Amino acid sequence: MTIDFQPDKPIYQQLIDRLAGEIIRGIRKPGDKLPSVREYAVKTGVNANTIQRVYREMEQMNIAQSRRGQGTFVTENTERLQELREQMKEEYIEYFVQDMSDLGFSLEEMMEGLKLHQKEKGDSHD
Amino acid sequence: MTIDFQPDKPIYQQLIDRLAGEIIRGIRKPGDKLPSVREYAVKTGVNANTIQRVYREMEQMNIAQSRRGQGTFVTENTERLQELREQMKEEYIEYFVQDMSDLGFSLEEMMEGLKLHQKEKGDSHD
Amino acid sequence: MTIDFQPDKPIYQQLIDRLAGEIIRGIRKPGDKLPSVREYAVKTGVNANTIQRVYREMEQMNIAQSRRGQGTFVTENTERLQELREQMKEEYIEYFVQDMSDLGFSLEEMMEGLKLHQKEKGDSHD
Amino acid sequence: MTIDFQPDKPIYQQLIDRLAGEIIRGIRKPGDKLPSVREYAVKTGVNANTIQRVYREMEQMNIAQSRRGQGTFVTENTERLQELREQMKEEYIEYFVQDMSDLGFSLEEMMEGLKLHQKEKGDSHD
DNA sequence: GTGGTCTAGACCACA
DNA sequence: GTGGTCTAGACCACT
Repeated sequence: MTIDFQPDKPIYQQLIDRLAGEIIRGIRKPGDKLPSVREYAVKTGVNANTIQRVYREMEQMNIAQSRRGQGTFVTENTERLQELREQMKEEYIEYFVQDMSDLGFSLEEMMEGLKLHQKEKGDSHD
Repeated sequence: MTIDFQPDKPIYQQLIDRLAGEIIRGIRKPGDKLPSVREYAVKTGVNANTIQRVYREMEQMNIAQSRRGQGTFVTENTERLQELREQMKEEYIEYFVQDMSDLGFSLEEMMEGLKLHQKEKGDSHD
Repeated sequence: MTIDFQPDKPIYQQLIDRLAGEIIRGIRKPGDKLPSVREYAVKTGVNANTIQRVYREMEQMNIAQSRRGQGTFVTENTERLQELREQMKEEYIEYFVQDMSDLGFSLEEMMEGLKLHQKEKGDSHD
Repeated sequence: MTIDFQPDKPIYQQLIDRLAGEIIRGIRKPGDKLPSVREYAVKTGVNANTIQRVYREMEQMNIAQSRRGQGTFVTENTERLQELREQMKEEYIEYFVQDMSDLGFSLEEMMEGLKLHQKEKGDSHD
């Protein structure tokens, strides 16, 4: 298991994104226990302090809850998860449209680009 | 003229994005003189060192050219501009699709989201 | 029966506070037998080890006494209970005043706040 | 300048409380620059990482704002400061009343205790 | 064994 | 010089 697929983005942020994604998509369900700090550190090859920070921030985002001596768990608050998903979606779209508009691309060109991208992706892993 | 519309993104990067966008969209044409470092620093309220860096990096990207004692100018190499535009577009799409897929959104939902976003945006500032 | 009304505060501490309060207020009288570790663990949903610790610390505070094979009992030393009550009161006041002063509240404002709080509380669960 | 007046409470939390108090009481005003991470680390005798965390959390609480390369500043959002003051006051009162009630003290006794405490304090630093 | 805090020190990014 | 990230490793608190 390796990380750093997006250079520049801090490791702890990448890990948050990944875990949050897994939670939002339901791969990790409400109430599930996340790997222990040390375990996940070994698995990812990242220092335990960094993992600690990941869990702390996820707790502050209300998508995980840590209990000393027990472990860290996915929040049971499913509403919050839905809310977060919408929120992140809006944010991604916002930035994408802004960046593409700055380059002078129209909505049609953006959608065309997406379709093309999908197609290539589909062809490439056959 | 304010910056920092995208917190987190470094100021110099935001300025590069903005200028590159203006060049690519033809608002600033090949051969045009860019504002002097000092002038642009005052206009944006940003430290002159930072503007220096913006121009330096734009020169390395081959979209601007500094001539000692004269100033910094938009490259005359229009091919390079086209190439850059495509390159940035691909990159933006790549990240966007990755992020949205991580949240479990399908291509259809992405396109739907874009349309909706455009609509809301269109209504508000037209 | 739930715990964790004051997050952050460790569970064993919350349980000590609660039991000590019950003893001091006379709900549990000198000589009374406290619930067995197992029984109390089930009742509170807390790990038996944690209950063990609660009783151990209460013994060290001289407000409970364990007799092997018989159970844990409220101390018969009523003087100690009075003393403890005064001691805890002083401590609570000390921290409260310090915290409120740090926020710039005067003695008058503290007392006003207390009255107001009581009123709201009183209205809601009467 | 020493810290650790309240054992058990983590150092970073104590520093947040202190700085937040200073901000709320207006000792540090909106827009003021806070000491640099390293400077404050030396002044308090605490590791720079810990100070870093203090500032980060204050940023998350919306009472400070960090700008890379420039420093950390008190938020200009005075509304937020008022809100925080009220919020903390309520919280302190809530816990105080709960703790004192658990010991069987009435509202009158609490207020009496506060007055007495104040008096002793006043007498002691004459 | 699990989370949480803290240190010392390195290195990076920004202004 | 200023904030930010990361590591290695120690030690503590809780279950």
